[in-house]
Amino acid sequence: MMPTLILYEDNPLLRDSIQSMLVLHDSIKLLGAFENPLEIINHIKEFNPDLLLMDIDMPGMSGIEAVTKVRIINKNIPILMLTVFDDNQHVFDAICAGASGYLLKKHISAKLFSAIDEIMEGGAPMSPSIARMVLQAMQQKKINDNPYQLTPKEKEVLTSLSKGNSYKMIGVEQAISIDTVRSHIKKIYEKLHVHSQTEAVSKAIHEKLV
Amino acid sequence: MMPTLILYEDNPLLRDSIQSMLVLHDSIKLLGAFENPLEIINHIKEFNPDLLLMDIDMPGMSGIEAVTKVRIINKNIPILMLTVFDDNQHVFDAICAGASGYLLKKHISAKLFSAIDEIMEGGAPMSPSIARMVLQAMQQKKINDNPYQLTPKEKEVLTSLSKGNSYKMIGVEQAISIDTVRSHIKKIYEKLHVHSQTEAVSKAIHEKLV
DNA sequence: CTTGCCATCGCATAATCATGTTATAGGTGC
DNA sequence: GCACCTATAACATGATTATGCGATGGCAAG
Repeated sequence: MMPTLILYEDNPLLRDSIQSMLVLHDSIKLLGAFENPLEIINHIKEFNPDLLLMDIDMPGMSGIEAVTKVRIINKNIPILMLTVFDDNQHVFDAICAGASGYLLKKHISAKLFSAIDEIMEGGAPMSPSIARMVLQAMQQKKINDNPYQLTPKEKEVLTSLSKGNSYKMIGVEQAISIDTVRSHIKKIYEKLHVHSQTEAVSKAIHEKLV
Repeated sequence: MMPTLILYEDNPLLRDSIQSMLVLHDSIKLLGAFENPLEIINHIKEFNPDLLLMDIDMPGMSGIEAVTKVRIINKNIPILMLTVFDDNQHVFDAICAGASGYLLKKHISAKLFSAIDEIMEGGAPMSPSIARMVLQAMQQKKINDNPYQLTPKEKEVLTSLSKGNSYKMIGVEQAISIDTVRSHIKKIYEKLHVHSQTEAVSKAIHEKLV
């Protein structure tokens, strides 16, 4: 089945250029091309596209804001960023917002269709320099840092638990009631997908969460 | 109070020499000097000495065997080995058997009395080269290897526990009843000086017991 | 053949934990 | 202000654990 898509790009020349590429390609169906994503939620509801192509620097609403908005209502639709920005801030803002791929504009002519194929197969196409940035960041921290999204308090409780402390001891140590300790540990179990102290401690130590 | 002691040494010249040193020293009382330790158990019962001086190479029974025999009936009486052997095997056999100190014969004239003082104060006098051997071995393995003397089964159970398994799961995994799992874990707690799963797991992982 | 250690199993009780449900107060973001 | 998240707290129930006591069979050392 032909994937359907919508393009958001404010520069008329580039928008027309991409539009031309897409309509000439008979395995892809372009549902629309807009100069800003202000109406993106309505577009999605109206056209039900398989994929979004998104510039970052657009008047009215940035592509990153647009991604954030889309992700509130739809966590799955692939969004491929098409942009000139290759700096850390833009790349990570986009990825954190929920972008599925990140193609620099200088690579569009050569890689756009393979990127679309890749993204439709569940991949995450990135320009080489972007991929490298992402890997480096992973190796450092950010994502790797707190893979289970534990809150600071939860991390604190888990650390104490991993030292061998009982609920009671943790409560005394952190000056909170034993029931509160329970609450935190309950949430920790949910986030770590475990069901006992030993599982949690084992996972925490081996994955260096503490 | 004057410490009392018994000497075992087969070489008559050396035995007389040591005997002379001891009787001339007025803060020590020599209860007897024998050429072999065959009657050592009776000697201990009869004389009730505070300390034993023990050669290794003696006819009839080696000093190491003698130490083993003594330790069966008395785990506390200090035994100082006096020997020419400074090889790994003899040293460790003697220590494993339960020797309290290890003095090479070439150091006897210079160190015997200070060694006796030290051993009576609960120390472990050793000739310098022996001390070094012992430290090196410690750093390698032997004692460091299984510092808590866990049996193979206990280690197995602890490993499973450290992976996050419950008693029930461990029982199934190792095809033993949950009560047996309890028994093993109880002993593990005693040996590790802990009182909960998390403490045990924490200790096990951090000290690389599993 | 006796003693001691290891592995096995059972039972009983009290303590602790796992889990669900509910609720309040402070902070953030829109 | 209204959602949403975080930290706090309480209560209840069933499950699991901690601990003590006791017992059997195998096996190795003395």
